[in-house]
Amino acid sequence: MPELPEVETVRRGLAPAMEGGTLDRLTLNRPDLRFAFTPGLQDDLQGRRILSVGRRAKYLMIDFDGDQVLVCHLGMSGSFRVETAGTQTTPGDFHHPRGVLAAHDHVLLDIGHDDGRRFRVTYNDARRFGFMFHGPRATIFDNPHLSGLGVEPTGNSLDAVDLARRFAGRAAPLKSALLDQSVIAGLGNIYVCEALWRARLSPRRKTATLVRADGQPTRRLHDLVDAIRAVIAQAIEAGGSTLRDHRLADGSLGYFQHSFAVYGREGEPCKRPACRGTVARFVQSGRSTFACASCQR
DNA sequence: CAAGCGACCTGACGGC
DNA sequence: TGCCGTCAGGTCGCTT
Repeated sequence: MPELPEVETVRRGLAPAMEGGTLDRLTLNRPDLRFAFTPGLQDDLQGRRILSVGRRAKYLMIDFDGDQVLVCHLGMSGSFRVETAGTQTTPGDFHHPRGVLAAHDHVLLDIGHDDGRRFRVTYNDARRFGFMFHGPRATIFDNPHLSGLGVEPTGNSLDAVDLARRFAGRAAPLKSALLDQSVIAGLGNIYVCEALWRARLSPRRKTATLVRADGQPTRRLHDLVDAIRAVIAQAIEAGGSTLRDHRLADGSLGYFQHSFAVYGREGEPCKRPACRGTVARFVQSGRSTFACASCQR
């Protein structure tokens, strides 16, 4: 499910159950997800207090006392759910090691708070494209998964002048450049399609055409930056997008999928006022692109 | 180096 | 009903 707005929504769902609590028990139901869990994961984190649940791009970053960080990526199908002690109908509550597990429940975090509240946070991931690793706070950003990430597409982090420098000389189509996590970190297939539609830019346009000869951003690159910021902000506001059966950590649904202008709308009319175009679907570097051939140039 | 593509893995869905 | 092909929100690693 997860591009940046979905991960941010998950973060907000997990924070109330996790922050301030102690990780009483960490259960790994298999030795790996996409990659093997880092050695010492349980020993290093069990018994520690959770200070905060943060996010960098599509990565959740859970800070523990003792300067440890647990980093989680949800891949394509990863999700977290939160259960409260005492709400399970299965005999023995969630203290049954196996009793309440669903298929593909791979990681369990049992969390206790000083006031007696207890939660189980469960990571479920059918395809296991997700992964987790942990390490000391001081060096966690040296990890190759994090060290190469570009700017967040939110607020003032994303800057047209910086982007122009990164786009200069690139022959690849815009779609590819925007999916490149080392340039902008957090966009994925949906929000790239949506941002390009908002900016009236073709996903096939050569990236470097948004940079002037003097290296400064064109007017259209400024438009693109505005479109990216806006679509990401609105998606976060809406609680992300809920596709298929994905649920938020609290079991509720995101709503942004109802605001898609092009994603998943092949053959339907373009939503731009006065545009007579139809949304087309085509494949770029192996992934579906949705765009209006009439108004996106 | 940039760019493109297969691989990883399971489940849902449509067509026959 | 069952089988088969296609598709899915991501990222890595290999080849040009």
